[in-house]
Amino acid sequence: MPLSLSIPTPENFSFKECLWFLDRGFDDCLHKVKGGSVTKLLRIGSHGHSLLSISESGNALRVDLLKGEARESEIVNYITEWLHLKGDVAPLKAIARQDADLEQLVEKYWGLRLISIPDLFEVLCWSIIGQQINLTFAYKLKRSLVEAVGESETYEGEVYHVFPTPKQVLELSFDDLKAMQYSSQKARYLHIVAEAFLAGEISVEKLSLMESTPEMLKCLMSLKGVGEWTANYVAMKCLRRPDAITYGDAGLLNGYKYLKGMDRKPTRQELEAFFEQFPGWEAYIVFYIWRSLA
DNA sequence: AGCCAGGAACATG
DNA sequence: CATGTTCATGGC
Repeated sequence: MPLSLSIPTPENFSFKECLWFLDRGFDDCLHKVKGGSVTKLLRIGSHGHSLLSISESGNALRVDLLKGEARESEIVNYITEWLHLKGDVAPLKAIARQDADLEQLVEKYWGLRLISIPDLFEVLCWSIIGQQINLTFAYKLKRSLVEAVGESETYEGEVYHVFPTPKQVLELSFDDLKAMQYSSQKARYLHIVAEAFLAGEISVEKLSLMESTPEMLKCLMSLKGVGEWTANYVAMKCLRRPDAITYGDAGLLNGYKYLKGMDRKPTRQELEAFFEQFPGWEAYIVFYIWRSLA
C-alpha cells in the first residue's frame, strides 16, 4: 500500500496559485502538472528516488508517494521548503500598500509562494542555461541535458526525471553540449560549476554560513559564468535570501514597465528606488512580478 | 529580417 | 565605479 500523507496548508497560501506557476506554459522536464496535482521525482529516500504527487484536499495538501522509499519526515521537509509553507507572508501584503500598483499585484496573486529550487547545483546550472535566451529555448536546453545524463523513473507509462549530479554533467564533453545547442560559453560555464562542486569549492553548507547577502553574492560571483543576475537568482530561488534582486533580468524589467505603465524599461536607479521601499521582501516581489508576466 | 531573450566578460572612461 | 562592446544561439 503506497504511503499517503497530509500536510496542513498554512495561512495566506494558495495551492492553485503555486500550481499555476509550476505550469505556466513552459515545458519543464522536472515536474508534471495534471488536473489539480503536481508530480515530481525527488532525490530522497534510501533507494535513490521517490516520486511524489501533491494535490489539495480540504485544508491540507495530500501527498502520495507513488514510488520509492522516502520517509515521511523527508517528504514533509522537502515540500515545506519547496513551496515555502513555513513562510509568514502576511507582512508582504502590509508593506505592499506603500505602492498602489504593487498592492494590486500582490492582491491579485495572493497565496502564491516563492517556489524554490532546493538543489544548489541544479539552480546554478539552470540559471546559467537561462542566461540571455528566451525561456522556451532554455527549457528545451535543460530537457536535453536532463534526458542525456539524468536519472529517471517510469510510472504509469510516463517518465520522470531528476536533475543530474555534477559528475553526470561532466560526462558530457564540451562538444556533446555544443551538439545539444549549448553555446560555447554555456558549455564552459557548466563545466566550471560542476568541477567547483566536485572540488568542494561551493556548497550549501559553505554559503549558508554567510550572514549577509552581499557576501553570498560575492562568493557565487567568484565563479566564471556567474554574474550579478545569476548570483541573485540562486540566492533567491535556492538560498532564500529575502533581499535578492535579479537586476538586469529581462522579465523583471518588462514586468516593472508593465506594472507602472511605462513606455520604456526602467533604469537601474528606478528599480533600486522602488525596492528600497520594501526591505526584506525584494525577492518575493520579483517573484510576483514574474507571475504577472504570463 | 531584425529585435529580443529571466546575461557575462572584458575593455574603456 | 559607470558605461559601452562583444559573444552566442534560437524564438517569434
